[in-house]
Amino acid sequence: MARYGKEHREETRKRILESAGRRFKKDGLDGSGIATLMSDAGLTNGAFYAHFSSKDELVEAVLSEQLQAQVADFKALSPGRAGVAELVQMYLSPDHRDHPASGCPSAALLDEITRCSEGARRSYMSGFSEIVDEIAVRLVPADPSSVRGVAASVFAMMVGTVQMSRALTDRKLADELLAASTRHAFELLGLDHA
Amino acid sequence: MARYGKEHREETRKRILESAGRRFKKDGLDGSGIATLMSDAGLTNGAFYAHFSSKDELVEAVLSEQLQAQVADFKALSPGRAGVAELVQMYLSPDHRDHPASGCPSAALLDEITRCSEGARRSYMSGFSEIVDEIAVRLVPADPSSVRGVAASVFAMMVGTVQMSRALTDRKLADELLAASTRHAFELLGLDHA
DNA sequence: TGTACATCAGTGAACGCGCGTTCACTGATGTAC
DNA sequence: TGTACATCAGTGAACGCGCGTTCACTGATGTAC
Repeated sequence: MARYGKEHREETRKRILESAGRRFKKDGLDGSGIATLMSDAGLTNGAFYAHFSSKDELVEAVLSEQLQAQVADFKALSPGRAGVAELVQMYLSPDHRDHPASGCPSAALLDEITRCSEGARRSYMSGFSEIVDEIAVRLVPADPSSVRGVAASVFAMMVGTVQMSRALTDRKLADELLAASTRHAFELLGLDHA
Repeated sequence: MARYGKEHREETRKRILESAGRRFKKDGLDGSGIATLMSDAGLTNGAFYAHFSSKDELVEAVLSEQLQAQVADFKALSPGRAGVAELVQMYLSPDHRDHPASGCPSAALLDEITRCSEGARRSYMSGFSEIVDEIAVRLVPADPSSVRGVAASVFAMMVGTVQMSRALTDRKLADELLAASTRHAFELLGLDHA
């Protein structure tokens, strides 16, 4: 192989992180093997340990980068309360439910994260806190901490709703659940219905 | 081994189902091997296929029996709206969070269920519907279908909340999340705070 | 300018291990005579 | 009442397979002379 500049190694690592994010969200943490993850990134299994010391370290790094990306996406929406409404509507859309690989890591992996190492869970917690803070500060810029509880509960409702909607075999029922939770999320957040 | 009556086979099957339920909720579906599951039931790996034709069939049977048990537990609470309040408080208690093995199968396994066979997901859906119906009929006996949406959203919120509370490494934050969701579940359900 | 060498990201075969599954066997009991 | 046999839940070794991980090797390039 070519002798590359320093930035090449970084780029490969980032590529693994991103394709692993998609694979994990599609097939689960336990359901995704190293060989598959590397093949997704256009590499072979052996190269893995040049970038990560173990699968657990990869999981930790992926979780961190997935949540960071989610925060960034959220911040890119309309400013203020309008952006919160957009978030809720996108999150609870049939499109999000039907495409776990490109969706929210919490919705796809939360109960597997529950069983992860403390390091991975710490990665998760810091991302969670940032999202909750961002919702809160958009709702009540003058006193965000007063609505951190609602923000967290609504986020939990959205995560639970998408998971359930994915589990239900009856599409009509699954769609109704998304619609109902959208309504109630707006209600709890004190937002106007679109 | 002894030559037993017909009821013995049934009892053994039930014992496997129950211990597998606990193990699955503790270590996940993928994280629990046949040898471990059988050892939990006081048997050896080989005996498994005398009771189930595959691991997938076991998962389906366990999910069905777990949700059935949950419905039964719910029905055993105080009648009417009081029982719904009890359900919310028990579900969102630190005790439930800290003991996944004896807790709700949705909270422990929902995003793994998402990736299961359609049979297993159908088992899940029928249990889910029964729980939602039971909440709805207790809230508004005269017209349960009018509140099925709230019931479903609140159930989703409870599931998401317990999962998150389990993932968070900061116990104080985890406890605050449970408390906040209890408040907002009561609010959505139109129940008085205890 | 041309050649020998150092670099190092990536290769691919191999490791021991636990997985889901199969199967020949065991052995305590109820039944037949 | 005593013995031979049928039953069948459960045993435990073995199957091929994919897992996470290791490692000797490759080969295209930049650098040294």
